[in-house]
Amino acid sequence: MIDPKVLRESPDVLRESQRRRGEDVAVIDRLVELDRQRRQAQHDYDELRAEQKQLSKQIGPLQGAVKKNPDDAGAKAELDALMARAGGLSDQVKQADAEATRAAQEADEAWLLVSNIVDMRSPVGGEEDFAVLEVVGTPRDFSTEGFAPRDHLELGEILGAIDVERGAKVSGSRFYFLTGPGALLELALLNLAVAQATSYGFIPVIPPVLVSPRAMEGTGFLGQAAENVYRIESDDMYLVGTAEVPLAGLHSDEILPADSLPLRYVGWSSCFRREAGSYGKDTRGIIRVHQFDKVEMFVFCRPEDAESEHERILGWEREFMDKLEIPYRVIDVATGDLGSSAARKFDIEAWIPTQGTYREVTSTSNTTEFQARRLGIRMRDGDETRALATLNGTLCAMPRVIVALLENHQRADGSVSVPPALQPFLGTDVLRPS
RNA sequence: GGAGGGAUGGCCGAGCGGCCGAAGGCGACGGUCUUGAAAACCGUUGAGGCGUAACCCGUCUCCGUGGGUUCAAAUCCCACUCCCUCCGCCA
Repeated sequence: MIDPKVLRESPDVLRESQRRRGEDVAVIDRLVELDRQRRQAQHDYDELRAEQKQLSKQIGPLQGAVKKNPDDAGAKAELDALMARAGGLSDQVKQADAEATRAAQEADEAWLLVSNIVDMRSPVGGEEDFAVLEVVGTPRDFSTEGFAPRDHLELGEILGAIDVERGAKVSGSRFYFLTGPGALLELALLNLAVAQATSYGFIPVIPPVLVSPRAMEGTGFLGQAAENVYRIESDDMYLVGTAEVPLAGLHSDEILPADSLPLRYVGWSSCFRREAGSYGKDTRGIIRVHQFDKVEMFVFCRPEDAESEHERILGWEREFMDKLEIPYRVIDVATGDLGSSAARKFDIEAWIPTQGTYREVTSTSNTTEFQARRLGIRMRDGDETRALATLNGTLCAMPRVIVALLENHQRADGSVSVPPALQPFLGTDVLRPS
């Protein structure tokens, strides 16, 4: 949700944002009208209600007087007159209340359709229109090393680390088992990631992954992204696609002291994604799966600090990739690919040798005040209470990092060398075929 | 799943249907006193909408959520949600 003041004072900002996203612009005009209606209806109700309260206040004492002195015909007549007026007013109040409620509901529903205002620096366009900000590291040239690289699935099978066949047997396509060294690799990555995050003051969290509609909607995942969300219909719950959802909800309906910010959490959770509409894409291996584990950073901070915090989060993501010694590039995601809650988004894409291209491994979004407003998270700054900003960023998405790690560090004999930073957590400097 | 109890402001906790946005206490903040602190005393202390913007002021809404009764609901009635205790089942 966006500050309603923006709608009233400069609706063109919203129109331009929607246009850049390639989303419905007309919804803004509708919203202007609904907003006006809501305020009008509320105002009408307030006036009627004030009148009613005033009348009611007179009735009480008068009733007492009549009771004490039943012969006072004057007081009795006055009381009857008041009751008659109040009775008529009561119906009007009820009607105005219903109208105000209806108008508010309609306006709220329309608001949910509006995505966050895009950062004007985000490149305009669709998925392919990203801007490359930086390229780090040099992909290995396997031809000069004299062998053709195996893909991650082949390596995973040789090492006894990945089993997609049995994953499919048990759960269907896009499911997998991490076994032996694969399972240990995930645990080592987890510990490396959490060690890094806690060293920077992040509070480690293991959150629920099954959440209420409120948390899902508040983080913006029930809009266009809804088709990729697993819903547990029998209980009206959702399986989260990222720890961002429960971490954002952690402080919902709370007012945080400004001096406690920035508040940084690092969550470890399973993530569930339906991957609807991706049939035929990334069908081999574990690049695109329905369930995986991820270490996610999440920050609550002052709106004026959000931009610098976004850079900081990107820095921590890069640091992690640097430790794993994987070549990557950083991209500035285009407006059409931001998702409803992000104003700006940076992805890190790792080099995947067998695909000869860079693939997304992390993503960090500045969601400004959008999620906070929807979830009722504010901060107390001096004597004012106002919205705060939230940001999120991937520290380590297990399957894709494992893919990048295996492919980039493989040797001719099918073994995989372990980058020094990870060795203490894995307890070995090389993974060998079993 | 069965039985019972509960939900009020940052926290604890009172609240005959009208004078209740709500006593009292704690905490926090400001002040007096003090060399400084503590204590004591005095004062302030929820959120949101609207009234064109700020301040003041005014007004409305909010006592778990939704509905109902009533001229009038924190208070009465109904449903739901959540929490606690006991029993059963269970990782």
